[in-house]
Amino acid sequence: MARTAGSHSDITGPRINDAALHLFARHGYAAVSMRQIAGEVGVQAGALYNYTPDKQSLLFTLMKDHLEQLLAARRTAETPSGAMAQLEAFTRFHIRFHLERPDEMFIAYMELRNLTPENFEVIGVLRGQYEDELEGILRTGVTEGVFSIPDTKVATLAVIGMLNGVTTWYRAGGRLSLDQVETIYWDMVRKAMAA
Amino acid sequence: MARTAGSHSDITGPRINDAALHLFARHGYAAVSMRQIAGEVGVQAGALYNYTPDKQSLLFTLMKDHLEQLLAARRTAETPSGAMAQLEAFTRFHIRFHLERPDEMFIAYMELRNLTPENFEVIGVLRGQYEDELEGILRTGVTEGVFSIPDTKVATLAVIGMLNGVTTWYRAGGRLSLDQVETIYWDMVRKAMAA
DNA sequence: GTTTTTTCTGAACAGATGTTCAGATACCGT
DNA sequence: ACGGTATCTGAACATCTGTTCAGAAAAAAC
Repeated sequence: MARTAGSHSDITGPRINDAALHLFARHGYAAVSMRQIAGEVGVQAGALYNYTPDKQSLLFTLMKDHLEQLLAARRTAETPSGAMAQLEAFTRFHIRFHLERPDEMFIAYMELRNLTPENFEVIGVLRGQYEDELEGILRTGVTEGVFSIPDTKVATLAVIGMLNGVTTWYRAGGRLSLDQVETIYWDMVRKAMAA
Repeated sequence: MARTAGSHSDITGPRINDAALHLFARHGYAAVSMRQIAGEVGVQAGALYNYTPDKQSLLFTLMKDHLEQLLAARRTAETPSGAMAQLEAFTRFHIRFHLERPDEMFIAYMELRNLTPENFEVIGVLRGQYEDELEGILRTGVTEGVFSIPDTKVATLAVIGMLNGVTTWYRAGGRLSLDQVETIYWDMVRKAMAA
């Protein structure tokens, strides 16, 4: 046996990424084998190496693509004027973006220690860029006098940590709508930062 | 060769737990082998099985012990009167307790998916007990009129998520003292929940 | 219809994995 | 000094790991 009927790289490629994403998010990078990923796609393990040079690159690409999409989506969003409005936009954007991609987000925040040092460096820079955006908003708000924040670096990580928790409990079609969740979190963020 | 000079279960036992704790926190449960743990202790892999029936029990015991110590420490702490004072006590307690045990905390929140279903159940119950304490405080504060919280369940997870982020950046002897960190976080929590 | 390219299989590789256990040595009570 | 017990070694086990590759079949190009 060899090439299977109907096989196409345009189909198999994305399916491999999807399977890896799903399995990594569910069981963790180290606990998932290449044969498991291949099995989910319906292919032998060797076939994966037509699409990735190794397992590590599979993880790295997933994380890098996600962070680049995150940053790109931020850039296309319009920035309102005033730190308060910017913080609201950031909060709602962050929640919405991540609730639509729970697996990507889970991986981006949980699998950092499974990256090689070089890959970790790259991901760290991208993540830093995103966090810097939030910190910029907070700093602007402090000079504007609308926020009261003793340490903007700590506040940045606190806000992100708080927002990230949402993926641990939110389920689409559950008790709360996406809009309600956004509003609840925005309420807490606003009050926590307010002067 | 066989029993080594100076070997004692009172010494080796804790050393195995310490090594497992440290390695699991640093590299993740699935990425750490029994031989690595044994190597850190200075012993052969087979010797570990005098102290644990298997690798899974090693993880489970670490998590269970940590959560039981957390709950026990909470019980010995005095509870002030009034939801506001209780929330402050909880916040400061949570930060202090976890900053003193960063590895245990890391494991307790990151390795849940590596537990067997039965063990996951047990850990989930313990963790729920702890979170229920916070939610109880929040609910009391709402009826007292000192808190304004649309959804106490969401707020509970938001507060804990925010506080947990502290272990990702805090380093003893760094820019901020433990007391300062406590105060900064308490400020944010207080404002976020305040009526 | 023939050739070229794309896509996959299936077997193989060297090494790592969790776990077991007989036997050897150190320690401890007498 | 001796017997019993506690503690560890070292080898073995079956299985799994990531990865490579020659060859075969399907698809695409001509």
